[in-house]
Amino acid sequence: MDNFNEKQVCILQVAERLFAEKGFDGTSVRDIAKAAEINIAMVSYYFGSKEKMLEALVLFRTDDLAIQIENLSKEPLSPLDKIGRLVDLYLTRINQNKDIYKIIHFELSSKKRVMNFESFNQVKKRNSASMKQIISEGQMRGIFNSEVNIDLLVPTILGTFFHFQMNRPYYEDILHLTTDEAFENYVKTDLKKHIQQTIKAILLYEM
Amino acid sequence: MDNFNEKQVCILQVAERLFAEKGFDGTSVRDIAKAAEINIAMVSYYFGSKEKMLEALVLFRTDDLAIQIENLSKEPLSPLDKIGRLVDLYLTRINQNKDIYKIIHFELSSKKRVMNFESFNQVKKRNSASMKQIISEGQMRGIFNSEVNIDLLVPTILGTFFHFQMNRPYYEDILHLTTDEAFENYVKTDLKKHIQQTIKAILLYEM
Amino acid sequence: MDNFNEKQVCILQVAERLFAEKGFDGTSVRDIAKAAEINIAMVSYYFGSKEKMLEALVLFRTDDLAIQIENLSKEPLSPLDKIGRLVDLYLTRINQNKDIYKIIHFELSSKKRVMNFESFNQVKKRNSASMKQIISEGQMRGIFNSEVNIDLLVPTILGTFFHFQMNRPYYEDILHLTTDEAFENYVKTDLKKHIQQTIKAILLYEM
Amino acid sequence: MDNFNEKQVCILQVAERLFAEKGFDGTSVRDIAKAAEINIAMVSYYFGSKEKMLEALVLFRTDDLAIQIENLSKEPLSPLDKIGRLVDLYLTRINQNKDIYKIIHFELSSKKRVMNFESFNQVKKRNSASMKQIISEGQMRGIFNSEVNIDLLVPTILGTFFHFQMNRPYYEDILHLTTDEAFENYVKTDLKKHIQQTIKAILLYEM
DNA sequence: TATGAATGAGAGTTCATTCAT
DNA sequence: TATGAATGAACTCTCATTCAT
Repeated sequence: MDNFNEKQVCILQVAERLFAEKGFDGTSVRDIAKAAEINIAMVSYYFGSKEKMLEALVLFRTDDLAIQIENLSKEPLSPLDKIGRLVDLYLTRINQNKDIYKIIHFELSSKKRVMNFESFNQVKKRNSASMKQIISEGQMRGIFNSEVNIDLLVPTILGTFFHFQMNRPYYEDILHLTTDEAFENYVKTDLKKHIQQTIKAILLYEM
Repeated sequence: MDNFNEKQVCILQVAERLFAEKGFDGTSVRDIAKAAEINIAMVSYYFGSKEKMLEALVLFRTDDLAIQIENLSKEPLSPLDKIGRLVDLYLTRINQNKDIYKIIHFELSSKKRVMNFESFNQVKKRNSASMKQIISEGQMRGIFNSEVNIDLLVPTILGTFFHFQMNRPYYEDILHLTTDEAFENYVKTDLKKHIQQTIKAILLYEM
Repeated sequence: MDNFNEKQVCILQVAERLFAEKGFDGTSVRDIAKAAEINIAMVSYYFGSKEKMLEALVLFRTDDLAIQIENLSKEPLSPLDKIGRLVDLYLTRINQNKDIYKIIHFELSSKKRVMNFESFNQVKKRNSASMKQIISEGQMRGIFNSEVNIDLLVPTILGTFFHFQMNRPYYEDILHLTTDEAFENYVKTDLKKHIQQTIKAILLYEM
Repeated sequence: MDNFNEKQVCILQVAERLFAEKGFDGTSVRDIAKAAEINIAMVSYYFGSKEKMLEALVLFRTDDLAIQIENLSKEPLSPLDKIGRLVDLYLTRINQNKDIYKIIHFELSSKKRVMNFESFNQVKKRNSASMKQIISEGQMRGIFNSEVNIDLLVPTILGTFFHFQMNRPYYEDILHLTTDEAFENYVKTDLKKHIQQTIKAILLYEM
């Protein structure tokens, strides 16, 4: 989005991977410099400091996190199908951005650094509004349960996905997903289907 | 629980809080020593090293994470009510142990350190088995949907809860939960109710 | 010699071995306590401090370093044979006390600690006097070269021996002494013979 | 000699002196930094670690330890005079390199660290071969005793010298060498003469 | 007499950052 | 614009020693 040149983008990408793998505090500037094949001084030179690089990274990635529902709204689909498509969009988006999500989630709940997540919150609010719009439509048309706590649907979608990812070794074990491909495939089929059905069940089932 | 004396327990509790707040790598032994009002050397003295203290902490807390459903199984409740109670148990348990869960989740998905989470996995498997048992009962009696992916129910419960906790500042904002008490109250009522209804909807709604 | 009880002697023996192997500064009180199977506090308890234990060790061993020539002087041997026997005595003595010699030699030339080596010097002077006595006898009887620098004979004997010991790995290599036994045997035969002949050659050869 | 810059050489020289004075384990990186007027971090920065600095030091100095006898061999001197010159060369060389010799001798016989002394051994072998060459010449011409254990001549030369140095306080005392100059002078005249005569006596005296 | 618990000091090393070039 | 050199601060851990029992 911003004014990052090619080299800066390269550094950010390397930093993103390492921060996701080892945490911000567990990753040294030397690690990043080595992995990105740059001089150690470049991080301070380009971003001011290690922390400012983290902030730059968050800004750099935040835009990627927004889901695009403009077209979805206009499509001639039933609210139920729209929800299915929306969950699909959500999962595709966060699956592509696992790393930055992991980093942000850590920082959000960390008392170590005070960071500005305004832009991130804006994206969340926008995404949430998109969801609310579709659900409202379904509720008005009497299709969706009207007593649903809409604010908690996003935590349900994202939480289920991330919890599965966080405990990857455990689920690889009990689900016999021995290869990266098998795991990724399970996420894109079974896990996605489960989350879609969960959301639909919440919206459709009358308590 | 194990063979930890009073002072060791105190250190572990302080370490747990700080690790949850600032991460393992973001917390120095000095931080812990200061907060626990002990000499810096005590950490190495009692646990061998900072990392071994982390391992001790995980072992120390792991047993707390098991849910007790023995009594629940015997109670004269419908499968549906049992599930409601089970989710309640789950949430109570993880709400009490948020810190260690956060620590473990970070370490599980970290390439920084190689830790042994066998005992943690055992607990997860035991908890999972408890849940399967109750659901199977409901399925056999024709109450519960038989096409549910049972393995993904726990991620749904825990994931929703943790995602809400992780994004606490965001939800405090949009839900106008201005005090700790208000937030905690929302978790224990609205969030719990949402998760319980989600699980019930999954189990009961026929796709 | 002194008032060391059984346990103290045991500690000193263990310390002697470790100090010889790894140096005083390279050996921790914990190392000694572990090897001697005693409590860490015992070293300070028995000897006051680590350094005082070293001093105690030097005193404890010093007497062992004196060679006994009283009987030798009285025996009806030629001065040459007496010298041969004397070198034999010397080498036997220092071979038995390699460890303490190594320790003392390090401390003597060290600026780290200021130690009192008076008792050690006394022994050296006594040993040196014994040697001078025998050589004087030989010189007076016109058998030994009168221009020998007697003070440098002891450095020749001990120096050759210790240099060989110091460079043990090198000599094991070039002399093909593959076992401890082979090495020890070489010392007791070839090296001893060489040193004896060296001293004799010095005393007998007229420049 | 190698690829050490000016500052690295300075650090190595300071370290050499301190290691010789107080031993490797008795010298802290802080001591070296202070004496060399550098930042503490420089040792790790330049050499990787304290131990690697020691290895660098050994390599840095090893070449200095080789004696040059190429010219000596060609000179029109008698084998006896050549031996005298050779001992002179040896003593001059080791007198200049007392410190590194002391350090190496300690490490050679230490079980604390495992170091690679291959380059040092190579130099020793080369020096030893030089000596053997000259002696062989004398033996073939019937001048030198043919029953000499040539391998033990170097220990005799170096051992005598080092033992004298090691026990410096003792010899200062009994030889009344009250100043550094007097001691140094004694080494360069009396001690050297003694060692030269010792080697000559060994080679010339027929048992 | 003997010991486990505990401590302050200092060890070697790595950290993010700065500076001269 | 970019970098290698260099630094002070902070890191974890071990040290010899002390103290209450």
